[in-house]
Amino acid sequence: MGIHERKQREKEQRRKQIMEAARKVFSAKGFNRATMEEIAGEAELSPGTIYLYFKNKEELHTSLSIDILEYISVQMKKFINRHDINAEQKMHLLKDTFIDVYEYDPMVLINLFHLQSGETLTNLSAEVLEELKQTSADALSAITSVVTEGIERGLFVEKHPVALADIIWATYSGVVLWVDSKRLLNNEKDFVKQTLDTAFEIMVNGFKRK
Amino acid sequence: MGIHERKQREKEQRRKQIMEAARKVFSAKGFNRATMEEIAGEAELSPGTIYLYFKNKEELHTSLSIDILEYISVQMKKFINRHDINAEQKMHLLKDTFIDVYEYDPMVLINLFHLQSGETLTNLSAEVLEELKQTSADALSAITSVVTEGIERGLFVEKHPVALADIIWATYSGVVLWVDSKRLLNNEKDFVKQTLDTAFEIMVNGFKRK
DNA sequence: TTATTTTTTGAACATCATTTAGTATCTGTC
DNA sequence: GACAGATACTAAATGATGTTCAAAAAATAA
Repeated sequence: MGIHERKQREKEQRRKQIMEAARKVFSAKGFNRATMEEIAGEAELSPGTIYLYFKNKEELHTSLSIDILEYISVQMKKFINRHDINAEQKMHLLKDTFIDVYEYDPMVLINLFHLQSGETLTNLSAEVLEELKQTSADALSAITSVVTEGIERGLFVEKHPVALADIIWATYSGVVLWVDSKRLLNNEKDFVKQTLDTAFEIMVNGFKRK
Repeated sequence: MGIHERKQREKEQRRKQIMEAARKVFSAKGFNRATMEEIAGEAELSPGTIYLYFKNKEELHTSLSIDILEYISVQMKKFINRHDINAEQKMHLLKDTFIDVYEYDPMVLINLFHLQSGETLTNLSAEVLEELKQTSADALSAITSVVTEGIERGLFVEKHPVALADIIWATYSGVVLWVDSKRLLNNEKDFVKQTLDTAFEIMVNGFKRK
């Protein structure tokens, strides 16, 4: 009964192939200007085939975002439970992770941050929406655990850990989106890394109990 | 020669009327799901007429964003030059302004934060792009002046004021976007106000020289 | 080899954003 | 007050593109 399993594998492979093509096109054109036809062309498939694997354009795009979120979670899990470093140093590693992901594929990350808007969410199937919820919750809980550690050790101020985690994530997305759009608006160089550095410095400083 | 002036006024009025209709529809549906036909209907005009006043859908939307940005600037200018309060108190007023604007029309603000992305900016006419640049720069320079005052009075850390202003704006947009999308994802209540409060508390604390 | 199931296709369809040819309204002139 | 020209608007056509579907192709089972 190996045939069924091979077919499953091939199905998964085709899905990946479509996502890889989509990543290229979305990355080059952004969500609205990317066409399903171009994605299909890039994947060497007909447009109709994509709809056998993804409910619609939004869902295809969301699947890419979920992948990135998962990647971020994996990277964070590598250090959140380490005992040889404190919460402040873990904040530093969080920042490094965020910068790495940004540098790996800026456009897809920017698109992820854009995605989280009401109009998109309503076009997703229940399963993908659930997956997105789960993956976001996962990433957020990793961040929360760092903050919680800082609070419990008496290093950080006693605010609600979830609120602080939200602020970390919001600062990340806000800096990426705003600094990037400023770059586009003024044809200036990319200051995302430097701004994230400063933002984290301020934030960690602000977290510290006095 | 009052006729020419009346016509100018009427033209401006029609423009405003289209924008008000667009505000309603964009606010209810978001950018992608709002149709030009619905906006035209709301304004009691035919779709074609809209194109006599706005180059395209993106430009109509951007005009709303410019209005909000201008409003934010006006509000900020009311207190940035006051001598009876210090930079920390001005940060507090900045936050209040941001919360007011959010509460006045959340969706339009969220759309503003979403739409300053590359794909949109390339669809704008040179004039509107210039206007958007100018208005953003205006709002940012008001924020920058608060930060600069704080640094010069020895209250805030000696970072580049523009970077700090960017971080303030980025935090605002990031918190609004992320907390709102979290609300949609989990059907929870609106925590934007509380989160902005905490974020500003952390930020001001982080800005302070030790 | 044949029947059945699975996978893919590409043309058809539907939904808009946008354009345009034509119509109505207004303005200035005689 | 009628007429010519300019201005403002409309309704229908156009084109782009997301999505669906009937048919073809490929794979599998009998």
